[in-house]
Amino acid sequence: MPADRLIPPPPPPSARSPRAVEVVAAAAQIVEAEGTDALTMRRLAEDLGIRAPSLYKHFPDKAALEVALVEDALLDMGAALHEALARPGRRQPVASLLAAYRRQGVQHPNLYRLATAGPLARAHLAPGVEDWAGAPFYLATGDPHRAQALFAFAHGMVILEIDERFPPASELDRTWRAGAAAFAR
Amino acid sequence: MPADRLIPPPPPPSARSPRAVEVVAAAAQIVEAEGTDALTMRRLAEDLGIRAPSLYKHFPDKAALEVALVEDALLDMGAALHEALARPGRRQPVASLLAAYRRQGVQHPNLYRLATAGPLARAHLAPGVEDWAGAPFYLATGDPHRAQALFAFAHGMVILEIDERFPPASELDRTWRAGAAAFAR
DNA sequence: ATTATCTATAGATCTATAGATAATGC
DNA sequence: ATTATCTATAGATCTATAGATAATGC
Repeated sequence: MPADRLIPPPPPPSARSPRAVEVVAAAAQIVEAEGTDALTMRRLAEDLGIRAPSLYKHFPDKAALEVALVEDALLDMGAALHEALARPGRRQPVASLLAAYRRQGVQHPNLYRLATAGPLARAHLAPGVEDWAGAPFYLATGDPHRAQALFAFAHGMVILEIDERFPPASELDRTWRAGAAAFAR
Repeated sequence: MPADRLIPPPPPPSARSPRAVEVVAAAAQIVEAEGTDALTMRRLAEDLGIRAPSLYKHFPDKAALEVALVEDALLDMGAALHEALARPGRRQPVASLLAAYRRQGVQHPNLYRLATAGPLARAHLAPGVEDWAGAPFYLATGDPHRAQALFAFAHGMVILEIDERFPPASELDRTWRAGAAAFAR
């Protein structure tokens, strides 16, 4: 996510028909509640009270729908991170950022996974979203490479936590703090 | 991967019939060459010159076959990491460990992804494999929480690199160094 | 007029089981 | 005798297109 350039661009727009917005909302709900595999065109249509073929009037194909979900997830994450850094507090920037990242990711595990796992359909993503969402890492560290490294740590933690990859007895709060300490100073 | 306990257990055994070994080898080849989706029972059988139903004499189901692939990938990673720390060199342990982790992951991206993405079928995995493979992180840091944090960083970097999630212009060598510096001290 | 929806259906896979037959190991 | 393989097939989905019909917006 963190870009190499120093300019965090402004938040991007969004152009979807009202019905398309409803479709994406229903899709997000399915993914969040039951995981990516549960998202089929049939199931989505059913939840909306229509038949599957009707969906193709709003999105050219399933991939386009998924891109919309990824875009929204990135925007939500970006908003949470920017807000965390903007909020005045006695806490260190890196610690605030990590706390916000963890909270956002863990609160929406399935959407987080969808948005971050596997190759990103950059070509179809609204331009600037990625850079904007990643900018807080640069703001918190002041260096592009430390920013990317911190992002990798944050992502690694969240995805491993979500996937329950850490041994059951782990004390993840302490692990997050250990990482924050390493990157802080 | 890094366990909370301090005892890195010894490398575990492995019991597979000769034919099962061949099956797993062919499966690994498919995954490595074409990705997880390419691994179907039919395709695997075809590569082995047999029919799909015959595979069920060697593995009860596809999931069991995938567990075998995950197990092997974890063992390979563990071996690479232990070796990196054992090799005497002028380099810092954390740097050596990270270099080995990156190399192993990037060299086998599809198997790495299969082994680390999504929930782990711990119940069916040979006991001790996970702890053993993660032990080097503890050895390099001397602290369980720093070990987990370092592992999260390493995993985040590899998976993001493999999935081409970093902006194209990134200088990942420098990012790895920034992370190593943060955790080294 | 235009847009949203419907029915019907093509077309493509997959995993896994049942039961028969060939090959191999004592 | 036992193990590996085969054929045949059940059973379950999915995405997406074509063409007709109903609903909505000027």
